[in-house]
Amino acid sequence: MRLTTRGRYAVTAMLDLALHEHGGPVSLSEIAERQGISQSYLEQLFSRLRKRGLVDGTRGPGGGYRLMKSTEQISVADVIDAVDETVDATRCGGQRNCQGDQRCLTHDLWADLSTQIREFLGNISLNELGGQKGVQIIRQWQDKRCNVAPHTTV
Amino acid sequence: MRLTTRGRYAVTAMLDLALHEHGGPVSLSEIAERQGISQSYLEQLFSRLRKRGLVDGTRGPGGGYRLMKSTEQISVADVIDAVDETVDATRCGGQRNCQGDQRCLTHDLWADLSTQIREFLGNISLNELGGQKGVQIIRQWQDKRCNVAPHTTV
DNA sequence: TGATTCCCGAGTAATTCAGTTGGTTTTAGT
DNA sequence: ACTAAAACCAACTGAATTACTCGGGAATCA
Repeated sequence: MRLTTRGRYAVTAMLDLALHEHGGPVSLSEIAERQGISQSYLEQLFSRLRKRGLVDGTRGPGGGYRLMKSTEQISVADVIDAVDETVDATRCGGQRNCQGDQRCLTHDLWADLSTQIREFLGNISLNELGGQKGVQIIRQWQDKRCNVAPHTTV
Repeated sequence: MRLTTRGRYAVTAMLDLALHEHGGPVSLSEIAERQGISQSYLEQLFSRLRKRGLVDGTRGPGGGYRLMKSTEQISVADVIDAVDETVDATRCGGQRNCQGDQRCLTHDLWADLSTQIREFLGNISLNELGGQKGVQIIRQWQDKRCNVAPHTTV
């Protein structure tokens, strides 16, 4: 498992979606507006999220994305895995410095650590993430700002 | 906090160092040999580890690196932080989509998550990491192989 | 003196990041 | 039927990062 800025974008966008899907699907333009992320970049991220079955998109006016599971059932690890698709974590692939079929130090080591991190992030759901202290206030503030001047390009 | 392959290299190298420093300092050529990492790349990593006070280098024949703290006192987070130096985690810096002095959703959100990940990795010491089940056997195997044919370039 | 090691800086091919551009469907509202 | 809104898709791009290499010092020991 890798932790990159792309993963952050995805988690942020998914949380935004979770917080706003009460009134039907949420369009990417809304999320892009609220979170300050490029819409086309969001499209790429949501393409992967869709392929993983985390979201579902409906086309046409009034369309957008919906979560395919409840916020309790989607973990941070799910989202990060979807967009970051782990690269062959061990890099040695049984070759190079570890000969035979015995695996090298790096392999077991990082595999273990990676498992622990995944378990950790797997236990944080979008619901829990959205339920933090200060987030609600900020959400309301963002909603307000978005309603007042929806097409203001900052 | 980011999790990249560079962090893995550093953690692996530090663990290798921890497992072999019983007989004086460990040279980078040994670590490079055992772990299959470029020596020059290790030099760059250890330069950062040294600046963070995690290791100390002694020059000349028989020289190498030593840990400046005990393996119990060095966490995985310490090592990763040393080589990956966190880039301004929030990316918004109080500007762009969050105006005024109020911070954006991303900011609090990822700051919280990042803190939790850091706490998690901060609680895993090199000692614990090296004490895992299968690692010792592999270590012995690698030692043996290294003694038998130390200069074999695979 | 010479070998061994750390130390340092510059360069580099490949890859990834975070987009942009330019479309094509699909659907809703008129 | 027409238009606009939205998802969808693929290709391209500048900038940054990665994982090195290369070429040298500088300290230390035999």
